[in-house]
Amino acid sequence: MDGGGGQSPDRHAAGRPPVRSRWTPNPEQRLILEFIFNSGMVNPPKGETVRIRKLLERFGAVGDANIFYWFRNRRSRSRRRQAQAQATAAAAAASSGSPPAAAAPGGSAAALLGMMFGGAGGYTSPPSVGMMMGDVDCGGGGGDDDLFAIARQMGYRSMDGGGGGGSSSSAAAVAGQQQHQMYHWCQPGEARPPP
Amino acid sequence: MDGGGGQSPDRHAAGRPPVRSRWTPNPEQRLILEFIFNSGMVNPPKGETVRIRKLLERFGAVGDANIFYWFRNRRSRSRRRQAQAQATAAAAAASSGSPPAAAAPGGSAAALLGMMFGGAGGYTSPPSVGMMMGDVDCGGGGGDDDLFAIARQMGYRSMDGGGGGGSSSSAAAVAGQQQHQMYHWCQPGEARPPP
DNA sequence: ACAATATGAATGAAAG
DNA sequence: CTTTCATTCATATTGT
Repeated sequence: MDGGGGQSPDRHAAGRPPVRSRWTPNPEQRLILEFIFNSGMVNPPKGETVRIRKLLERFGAVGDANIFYWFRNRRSRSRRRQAQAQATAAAAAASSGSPPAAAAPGGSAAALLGMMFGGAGGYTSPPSVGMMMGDVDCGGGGGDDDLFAIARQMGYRSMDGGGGGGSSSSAAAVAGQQQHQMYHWCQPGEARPPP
Repeated sequence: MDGGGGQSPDRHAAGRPPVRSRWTPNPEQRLILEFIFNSGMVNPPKGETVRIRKLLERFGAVGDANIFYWFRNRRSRSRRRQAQAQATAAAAAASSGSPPAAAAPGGSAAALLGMMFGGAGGYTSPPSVGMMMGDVDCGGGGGDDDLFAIARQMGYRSMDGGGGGGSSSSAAAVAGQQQHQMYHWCQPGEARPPP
């Protein structure tokens, strides 16, 4: 992918500018988005959307619309995927209801983000994203960031399809893998955060 | 709910049954709808809705509900876009003052429609659509139409401006293009700003 | 290269 | 009217 931050989709450059490609989040942006989503904020209100956008903007060009679309697609997809997965191993059952307990293994960027947003708990409205900016990035438009650099190389691979609602998940099993198309962390169910 | 229509978008049509769950307006229908909307009738009353439906019906199956939904979505999205555009417009300096000026190249179907509806003016209650029907469709549901055939091949590109009031309107332009996905964007946020 | 898939974006339909 | 869901389309990316 363009890596730069979704701003230069130009593959050949030169003569194909008419079609502005679509936005493609880079690892850092994905990580943040994924985390927010997993934190329970599956449908951020307008205000938050802007905040999130500002945050992601530091890692590459992105618009509020992109954020909006991302969450919307994410939710829809999550739901669909889960419904389908459920049908597979329906009969037997049971087994363990393995509780969620989604926590990061060691000390990964994900863990850090988790802390910031409220860990596994779930979406504490007031501070939310704002604090993150002040803490991590607000420093300025400078360039380098901090932990996020880690994300730049992490290819998190997850098998969400797994047990539908039941698979717990070690969030980031950071590995040196190439950055595949990953996605899915594992979204237990649909948590409807209070509006 | 009605889901009234179900006409085939003819994407890869062939031996595929028209199992269309949701209505998709074809170019002709879109053109008409766009024009009506741009003419100022952003919220046609019940009576007009039926008339419009009858008109569009000649170009493909469509239900009253579809018309209703279309206008409703259109209104909502138009507004959204404007609000967003306003928010976006701030930093950039307005150096070039010739944004619009998008008119059809030669003589387009839009122009014709414009004439029928009363030009670029805006929604004259009494005659409005009615006259169009009498003119174009009254003939019966028979076979081909007249000028509308032109629209069948045009891939218009519209840019709604004021969403109602008295925006100028050349609803359509260009032609010969394949049916991409055009239209404007949607909810909040902004689109991909050019790098 | 081409095929397969993932995923961002557009829009019809419905719910609140 | 505003917001949300579901479906569909187009494009970016990865694999063979």
